[in-house]
Parts: sequence; structure tokens; C-alpha cells
Amino acid sequence: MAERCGVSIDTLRYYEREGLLQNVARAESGHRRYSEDDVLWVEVLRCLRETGMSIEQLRHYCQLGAQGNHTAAERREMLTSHRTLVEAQIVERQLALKLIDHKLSYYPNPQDQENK
Amino acid sequence: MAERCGVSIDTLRYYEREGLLQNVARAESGHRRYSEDDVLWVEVLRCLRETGMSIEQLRHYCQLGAQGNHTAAERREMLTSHRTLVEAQIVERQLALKLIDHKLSYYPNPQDQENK
DNA sequence: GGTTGACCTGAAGCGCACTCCAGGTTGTTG
DNA sequence: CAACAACCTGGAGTGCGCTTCAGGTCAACC
Repeated sequence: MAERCGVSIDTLRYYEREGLLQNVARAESGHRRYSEDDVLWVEVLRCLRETGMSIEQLRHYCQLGAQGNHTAAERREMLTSHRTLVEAQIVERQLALKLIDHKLSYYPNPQDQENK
Repeated sequence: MAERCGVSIDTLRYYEREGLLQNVARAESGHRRYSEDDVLWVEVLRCLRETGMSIEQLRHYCQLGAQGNHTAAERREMLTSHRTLVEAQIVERQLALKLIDHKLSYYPNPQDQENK
């Protein structure tokens, strides 16, 4: 039961249904047998999901992967444009930290001040 | 029409209904008259929302603000714990960049390679 | 061999954060 | 003053990403 890559069992099956997790091996019983590669791939999925790539986009990426090497350029393009997005998120969050710190400066430790 | 703080008019009204935006002035006609402070506050809201603070939490924060100075300690606490969260998001995204770069290293510019 | 727990499926449901709609009032422009 | 845009309200609807459910199969320990 390989959900110790940090997602629920339901999420795993959901990803599989959506095509983000292909060719999961099965025992003759029908039970899934996740491989080491599956674990690594789920980590990639998580990482991309957590940084805001949609299920839809991930599905597209996986479909491209399944179609073979001639789609490499498009996949590369997806990754680079997502990379740009993640960089923007970092900048955004650094600004957020600044703003939070600014607001915190109005709350001297256990004293107070009005500022909504 | 103050949605040039980057959110839709519906979102603005939604925030108002949810109590994130209090005491919005009205003309006698009933039309809203957003103040300069409202614009600033919406920027704060956006910043906190975009970094993952929920509507529910923001509502709580606003309620505290409306209750006066004796809630300052709790508000401060909310901000500091959100700050920690944002810092974690930055770290997470920096790791994501690494992972993306690693995957990109398998896609030499317009060539290709199998790696799913 | 029975019962307890982990797994299976397809389909329905949920929570969040908006977003849209219907039906109406206001304000402004030619 | 007509007509068109911009605003108002309450309530319903939407989309996404899971999550739960019902109804069953499998495994394995006592």
C-alpha cells in the first residue's frame, strides 16, 4: 500500500483513472503492485500539482509521454513554462512575506494597536 | 468600479458578504463607494488568499479586527503562523524548480530521450 | 473455515471559492 | 426622454480536485 508517498489511496486511484499514472502492475488477484518507478513518478506528480499544474495539464503531459519521443519538444516546453510560473510564485510569496512583516510591525509583541 | 485591484466585481461582493470587507461606504443611490483604504485592504486579502489562507481564516481575522484591540495578540499569532506557511511554500517551490531542472536536463533542446 | 481487514469497481457526493443569473434600479449620454 | 451601461440583490450554478459510498472480492491469521 504505497500511499506513503504522501497522498491518499483514493487520490492514487483517481490519478490512475485520469491517466496520470499509467501501466500500474497488478497481481493476479487484481490488486495493484506499485513499482519503485511509480513511487518516484507520484512524487513528481505531487510536486507539479502542489505548484499549481492542473490535472488537465498533467494528463496532457502524460499522454505526450505515452506517444513517444517525437513529443519531447512539447513536453520540454510544458516544463519550461511551468518553471517560469513557479519562479513567479516564489517572487509573489516573497512579496507576501514582506507584506506580512510589515503588518506584523504594527503588532508589537504582547501590546496592541488598531490597524484592522 | 474598483476591480482594478485585480479581482472581479463578483469576488469583491462575495468578500463583502463573507465579512472580509466591512463597512463599505454607499452613495444614497445604494451604489458602493470603495475608499482608498478598501483598495489597500483588498490587496492584503489577495496576497493572503494567493498564499493559501482560506476565506474562513480571513473571516476570522476580520472578525477579530472588528472586535478591537484586545484581539491583537491572536491576530499577530495568525500572521506569524501564516508567515511560516509561506516560507514553507517558498522552500517547496525551490525544490520544485530543482526537480523541473533535473527533468529538463533529460530534454536536450530540440532533441529527445525517453523518460516519461 | 470463518471472520477481519485491505483491496477492488463505478458512480455519486462534497467543499471551496468563486461566478453567473434573473429581475430590478440608477445614472449618463446623445 | 430614450436607451444603454453600470450598478444592485438573493440565490442558484460551476469547476476542480478529490473523497465517500455501496456492494463486492481477496488474503491470511486463529
